Formats: sequence, C-alpha cells, structure tokens
Amino acid sequence: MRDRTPSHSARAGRSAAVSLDIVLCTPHGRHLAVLLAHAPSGDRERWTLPWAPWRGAANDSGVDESAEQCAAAALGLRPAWMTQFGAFGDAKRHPGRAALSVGYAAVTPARERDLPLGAEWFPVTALPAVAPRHKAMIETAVAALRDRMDAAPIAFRLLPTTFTLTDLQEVYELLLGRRVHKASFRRSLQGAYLVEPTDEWRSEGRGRPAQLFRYAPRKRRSGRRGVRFELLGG
Amino acid sequence: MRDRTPSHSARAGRSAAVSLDIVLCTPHGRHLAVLLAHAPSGDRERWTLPWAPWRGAANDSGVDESAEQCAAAALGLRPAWMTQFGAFGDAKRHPGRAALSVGYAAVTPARERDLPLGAEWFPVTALPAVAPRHKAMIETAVAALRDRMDAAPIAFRLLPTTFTLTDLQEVYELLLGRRVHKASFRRSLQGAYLVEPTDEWRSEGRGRPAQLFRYAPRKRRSGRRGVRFELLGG
DNA sequence: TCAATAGTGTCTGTTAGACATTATGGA
DNA sequence: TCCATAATGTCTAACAGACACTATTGA
Repeated sequence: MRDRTPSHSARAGRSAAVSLDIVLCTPHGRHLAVLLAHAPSGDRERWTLPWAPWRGAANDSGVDESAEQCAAAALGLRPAWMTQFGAFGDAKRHPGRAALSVGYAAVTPARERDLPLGAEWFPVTALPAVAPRHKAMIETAVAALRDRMDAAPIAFRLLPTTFTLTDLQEVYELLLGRRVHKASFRRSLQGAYLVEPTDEWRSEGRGRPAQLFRYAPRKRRSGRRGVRFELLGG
Repeated sequence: MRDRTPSHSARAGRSAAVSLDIVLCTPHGRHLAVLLAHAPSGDRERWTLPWAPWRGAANDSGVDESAEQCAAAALGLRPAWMTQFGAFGDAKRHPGRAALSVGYAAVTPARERDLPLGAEWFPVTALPAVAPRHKAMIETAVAALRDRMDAAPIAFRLLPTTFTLTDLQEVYELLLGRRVHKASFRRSLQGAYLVEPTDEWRSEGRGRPAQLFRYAPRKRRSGRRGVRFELLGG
C-alpha cells in the first residue's frame, strides 16, 4: 500500500473473511418492512439480516448469484428484484465477524405465504437491535432503493402482477417518504407507457372500484433531461 | 447457502482474496482519461488499474481508507473525490486473481505534475487491453460518475479551484456525453447557488475574456422533483 | 474592421402541482 | 340520499431549449 506502483507489488495472496448480506424489503402498510432472521443464542443481538459467508467463486457462481441463493433461502422463494448496493469493511461489527460485507437490496411483493422458520418482517421504523454494520447496511439499502426507483422497476416488483394505480402511487409514496400528487403521477405514468389496463376492477369497501393494471413497459423514452444541480454542499 | 436460516449457520470462517481497484479519472480534451499502471512482465495484459490486495481491517483502516491510500500512491496525491461503485466477484479474470474486487471511482483535476513511475493516463475511448474484470469495472465506474454528478460535486472536483463557466460546461458535456444548452446551463447553475465569481478573468486567445468562478455552495435546494419514470424495460 | 468567444434577454413548448368536476360504487 | 373513492379536465407557475442580441477582446 506504501508502494507507489501498486500493480507491481504482489498477487492478492492473503485473504479476508467475506459475507454476503441481504436487505430484503416488502411493503407493510405505510412503511417498508425488512426481513430479519433469528440470531444464534450466543450473539449480542437477537436478530440479523440474512447473510452467508462467501469463500470465492466455487462452482462457477459469482457473488451476485450466491447472494441470490442466500436471499431465496431466507425468503423461501426468489426475490422479485435485487441489486448490490455496496461493500462494507470498516470497524463496525458484523454478526459473523466478516471483515468485508457485500450488501444486496432486494424486494418482493407482500405475501400471505409463510416465511421459513426463524424469519420475520420488521417495519424499518421499528427495527429491533441489530449489529452496527447491519444497521448501516439497512439504511444504505433503503436509500439505494429510493434513489434508483426512477431507473429500475422497483415499485412494480413490490406489487403483485396486477394492481391499482392507487396501489402503485402508495408504493412510490412509501419509498420516497412523501406524498405525491395524484393527477400528476398518473399523467407521468401515462407518458411513460409502463402499464396497461386489464379488464378487471377491484372494489375496496365503498367508493368507485378501481381498474387493475399490469406492468408492461412498451416504449423507450428519449430521457433528455436538462442539467440538474442537486448538490447540498461539500 | 442451502440452509433456510442462513444466520443460524456459521461464522464467516473461511475467506477469499480481496482486492481494491481504483478507476481514477481526469479530463483529457473532450474525453475522460483513466490512470493505468504498468503490469508486471508476466501478466497477460501490459496495463492494469491501480489496485492493492486487502487483508481485512488491520490498523483501524477499513476498505474505504485503504482504497484512498492506494489511489494516493498511484496518483502521487490524494484524489479530489472518490466513491465506491461496486464489488465484482464473477468469473471475469482479475490481474491479481482476486476472488472479489471492490471498485472505487475517483477524480482529480488535470495536472501538469509528473505521475509516479509506471503510471499513465489513457483516454477512455482508447484504452489498451486490460484484464476483463478491469474492463468491466472501468465501464461501471464511468457510468457511476455520470449518474451521480447531479448529486455530488464530481464536475467541480475535475476542475482546478477556479474555472470559467465554459470549462464547467465542458466537463458536464464530457461526463454526460452530449452537448448542453449554454443559457439553460447557466440559469440552472445560478438557481443552485453553487459557484461564486472571483475578480479574475482569463483571456483565451481571441474573444472576450471569461470570468473565473470558484465552487462555493451556499444554499440547499428544496429539491422537490416530480416522479420520473426513466425505465427502459424489464 | 472582422472574427471569435462571453454573457444575457425574450419567447415558446412542456410539465408539475393546485383545483375543480364528473363517475361510480357502498352504506 | 349521502359519502367515499376513482378518474379526468383546466389553469398556472416553473423551467428547458431555441434564438437573437449585446459585450469585449485579439487579429
């Protein structure tokens, strides 16, 4: 590290304990919920994110595939969408003492199905104590979902295959953490050609029934936006 | 990995060879340039990204600090801005056979100063052959810089402390890969309160001299944007 | 004087948000 | 009937981009 030409130095010989950690999210009323698993009884915290050690690309499966397998095991089925959001390797404690933890954010629709034993959903606003590194990872993961929901179909993957436009708007509000203007939201949505109506309607108590839609992106937007400056400082 | 409750399984016992890899960028005419270092003579490719093995948080320095040290060693001074953009652990070959490579994107202004021996700038449009994993990392890093330049002062860190508005616009065009409207660009910039004028002017051949500005963010924008749908499919 | 670049004022089309209105069900 | 929710039309303010114009230097 002190060498001025690092690539001359050495092979990556010695190694570090690496974990893959999953922040799996689902809608839960007005908030997101995160999947946590019972920790072994010796642990300081009773709950942890689902995670798995990683020992290198063994059977041709890289980190991303291994993380998907870990998520599928924790949830009981494959998440609807998943992305890597960062590698954490600082002094913050990991439940498995991993030196480096690669974080994955994943989403799945709300389900009736039972979870595997020991797993449970917790609203992000009411999390139990978790290891400091897991706490940081959850915050980063939720921020990553919010930041990328305009460029990836995250909101649609948090919903079942058919949904009402109000459902969709509520998912956006839940992820963005703010209210959204209804007419404006629907205009934008229409212009983006992302959904198509089905011939089904859903009656939710009283009030006019809502039409069900499905995610069906049809057209690519030119996407030419003006230059935006959202800098806050530094 | 096959266990349904992964956190019950084990500690992160066995380990993997981890590398930190730096995609260091600077402006170079109409394009970005990336810093590459001579590879050891036994290597298949003659050039590599600056990188360093990582063996775990030794002397209280986590991955991010270690990566900064690696970047500073390769450049001869600390980069002006730096961020992690992803962890790569698939079948693609790394020059040091690292199982997992954590990638960092960094920027620095164009300099007259000499580089450390063995290091050289290459335009991203004319890169020599590098290991497949490094090729993928360079592409991801440049995309990450483009994506985040509206939320982080990346363009300003690619410039010296004082610069003309045309300089700044050219950096935006270089990162975005498209032309930008001059009057519109300056209006947006004014509204964002990000720069302040100095009392210096620079004469560039003929034509009216341009005033020099410095980066001095003063105000936070409310930032309430409407919901955007930039999805392309999938 | 001309050429070249800096910097600005005005117009127009697009769009986000506010507001109002109609539509359609259940209680 | 009344109420709640869905869905949509209209107005306005903000803004991006086009265009034209002025300003100031060197050749």
